[in-house]
Amino acid sequence: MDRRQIKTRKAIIGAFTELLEEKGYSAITIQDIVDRADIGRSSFYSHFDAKDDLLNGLCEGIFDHVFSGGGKEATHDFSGSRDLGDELTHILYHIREKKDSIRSILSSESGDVFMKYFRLHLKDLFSRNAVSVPEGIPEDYVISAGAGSFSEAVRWWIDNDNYSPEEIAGFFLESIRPGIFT
Amino acid sequence: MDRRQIKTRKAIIGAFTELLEEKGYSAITIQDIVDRADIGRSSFYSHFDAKDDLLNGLCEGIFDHVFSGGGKEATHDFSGSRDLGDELTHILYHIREKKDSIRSILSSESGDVFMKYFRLHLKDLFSRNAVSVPEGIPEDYVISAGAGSFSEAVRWWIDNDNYSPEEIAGFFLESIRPGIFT
DNA sequence: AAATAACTGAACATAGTGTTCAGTATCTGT
DNA sequence: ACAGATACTGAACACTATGTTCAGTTATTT
Repeated sequence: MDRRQIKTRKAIIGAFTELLEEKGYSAITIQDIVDRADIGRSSFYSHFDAKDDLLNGLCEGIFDHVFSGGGKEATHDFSGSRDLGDELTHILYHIREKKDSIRSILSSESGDVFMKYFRLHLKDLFSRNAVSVPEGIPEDYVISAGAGSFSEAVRWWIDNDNYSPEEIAGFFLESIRPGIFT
Repeated sequence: MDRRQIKTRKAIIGAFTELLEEKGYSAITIQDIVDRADIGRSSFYSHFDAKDDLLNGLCEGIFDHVFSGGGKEATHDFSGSRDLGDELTHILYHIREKKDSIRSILSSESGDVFMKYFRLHLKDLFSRNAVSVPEGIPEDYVISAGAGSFSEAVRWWIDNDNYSPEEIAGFFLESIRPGIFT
């Protein structure tokens, strides 16, 4: 990939992230981004279709990182088998690395887009780990409610960052009826 | 209040609700609303400041209803004391009455605004009922995660409406560790 | 029937969008 | 180091939607 492209892309995302905190997503114009990034207007459009596309790209980038398989590149080493608690802890470590970007995104309506992506990934994760209690709660219900719970837990964590990933994962699992997520 | 105002207001909200399902919130223009409602453009602006204002008004109206004290006007009669389960069931009855409007709002990005209001009200409700487990989970955590869980449960319910309010309240309480919400 | 208040609709200024294109700068491969 | 390819510039343009204004019309209240 051409160095110029990378530079421009970074400038756009950097400017956008700054502006998110300053004025909030809906108040940002393309011109704002272009001015702050110090690039030509047409360059923006050769990288992104629109503001939404930029936001989606940013979120996707973050989630690519956060939900990455957790191979060697992981900050935190997990040797041995992975249960749901480990998996969630691993995700929380990755989230902590991107904390600043995430905080910016969550600071305005753009947070809704972030949360939507997050819930989607979580549903996917839970559907591979969920064990519904015998009493007859639909598995689908548990997955949706669980994703709602964990994603809001993380939003809470971003505002209360004096807890460790292990603690947050613990809070989550301990507040759920034993047996639902083994 | 002048009959004309009521009529115009209803026409605006009706048109808006229809359009929400047809094209989604962000694609709706003021002109769309005005055309559909068959009113003058300036009339719209004498009722609402902007599209956002209209959406907020609509949500507020719904939540005024949903979180109403539950006096005599309630569809479902609760005689005697009210625990959290009863309270949630009562809310679910009210939600079911407004199901169609809610479904329209939830069908596009406007749903995020609805969900935000919903979580806010739920946090308020939980903060008056939450009992955190002794093991040291912060009450604040439980309230946020609980609101995330229940609000997503309701979103799930709107798409799977073959359950009763009692069942949904049951699913919610049963999937949470006993003792947290007594 | 008169006074009041709400709605109409066209006109207007404003702001942001997304595209185009000729010109310039920067990269990449050999 | 050079040539060809590729990316960026920035001004101009057409377009769409916004929000306001106001004189004229219609409905409501007393």
